[in-house]
Order: sequence, then structure tokens, then C-alpha cells
Amino acid sequence: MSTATAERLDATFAALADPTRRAIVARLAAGDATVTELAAPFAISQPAISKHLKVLERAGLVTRTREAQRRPCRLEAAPLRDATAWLANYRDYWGESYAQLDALLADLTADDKATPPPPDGAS
Amino acid sequence: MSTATAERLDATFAALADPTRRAIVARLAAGDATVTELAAPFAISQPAISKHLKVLERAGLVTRTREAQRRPCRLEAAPLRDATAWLANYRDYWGESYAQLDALLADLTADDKATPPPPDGAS
DNA sequence: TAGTTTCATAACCATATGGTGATGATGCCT
DNA sequence: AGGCATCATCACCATATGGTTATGAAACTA
Repeated sequence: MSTATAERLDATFAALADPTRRAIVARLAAGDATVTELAAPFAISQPAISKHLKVLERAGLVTRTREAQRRPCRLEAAPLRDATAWLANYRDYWGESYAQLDALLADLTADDKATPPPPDGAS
Repeated sequence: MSTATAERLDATFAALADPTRRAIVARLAAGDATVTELAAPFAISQPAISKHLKVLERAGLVTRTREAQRRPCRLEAAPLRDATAWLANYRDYWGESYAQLDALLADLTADDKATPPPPDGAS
């Protein structure tokens, strides 16, 4: 299971390394959404979104169900939890308490929630 | 600062997406190390390690000082903290308490601490 | 001075990534 | 049946990544 976990972490971190995909994750945290709904805020083509979704799916971050022609996407918690757990290994190293994370959280959410539509040239 | 943060997250998550680099991070969490020390556990060439270190350096995860011919590497906390903070945005989504992370932490450390030398075909 | 260790860089290769436009499949709605 | 919306896939392109070997620079050591 150690190798399996490592490969999952590979895919998870790689998936999160793209701002478009992080924005998709942020959007899906607010509830399921179809591909076109997810694509709407972005200036890139629909196939590009499909590719991003496939990356997220491969990482286990997203699952999809059928509903007529639409393919609603759902965010899956497990990989996010695993990634957080890996980073938590070093919480004592950088000596921050989880309580203090809430402060950073406030800052970064303000930023990131505003970033879904990347107006400038991102990615 | 929002764009700057996003780009840093890009680099940080991308850097953590490789098992060799995660192992290097794990090693550096135990204390500074030189390039040859870091390279020792791996079956790959020294230039490959140098490349990995450059990736980690670009992500701000590692800083290097000079010491004669050696270039000791030090782990930097900030990017790990930022990445954790981003993931923390979704802690209420996957409904886990930080306390529970300690359990996962125990599991995953057992795995990952044993993984630094990737014996099988990894990466 | 000559040799050795430490590390970076260059040149190269294979594969993956992120994007595009074009097309095709599927399933609703007249 | 025909049209429209949703989404995937294909073919293609440019660039990045991860690895290699070979070489070079820097600084200690004998």
C-alpha cells in the first residue's frame, strides 16, 4: 500500500499544481457542477477543461455520474485528506498550530476564491 | 499578491508531485544535508538530483548556502505552510478534524519514511 | 602542483502537459 | 426526423519534465 499511496500523492499534487484545476476544485467544493458550468469562468476551450477534468479524475479528486447528456462532477475528499496528511508530517517542523492555519486560511481564501476566472495570462 | 500566491502554489504542488522530491523534503526535515548526502539513497544520477533540487529551490522549498565545495540544503517552511493552508480550505468539506489527521499521519509516515529509496521503478 | 571531491551545466532523448480546432457521439426537445 | 446542447476524442503543436552521459568549475588535500 506504500507504493500505491505514493502514486496517488503524485497524481494528487500534480493535479493541484495547475491554477485552473485548483479553481475547479474550489468550485466543486461549493457543489456538483457540469462540464459547461465548470468551463464557463475560463477563457480556454472546452476540450482543455475536459483534459483538466480527466487529470482530476485520474487523481481521484473528481468522480462523474451520468445525467442525460450532462456529466455532473463531484469533488472527492480522500485525496485532499491524504495530501493534507502528508503535509501534516511537517507541521512540527514549521511549528505552526492548526489553529493558526485558520488565519492563513482567511487570507488565502480571499485570494483564491477571487481567482477562478483568470483574467490575465495564467497557466 | 493573489497571482503571486497562485504561482507559488503552482510551483510548490508541482515540486511535491514527485516521489524523489518528497523523499528529499522528508530527509531535509530531519536536518540540512549536502547534495551527495541527499543523492545517496537513490539509484539515479547526481545531475538528476541537482535538477530535483533546482525544482525545489524554484518553489522556495529549499535554500542553499555555500560551505567550501559543499552546498548544504535547508528546508523552508513557508511553501509547505501555504500549501497546507490552501488544502485547509476544504477541511470542512471533507469533514475531518485536524486532530484526526494525527491518525492518518501515523499511517502515512510509516509508509513514506520507508519509501525514500524507491526500489521499484518509480517516477 | 597535481589529484580528488563536490556540484553544476550542457547536450541529448523520451514522454507528459496544456493548449488549439475539428469532429463525433449521445440524448434532449420540437 | 431534424436540430440543438453537452461532452469526448482526435490530430496536432509547443514547451516542460525526468532521465542520461560527458564535461567543467571550485575548493579542499597531499
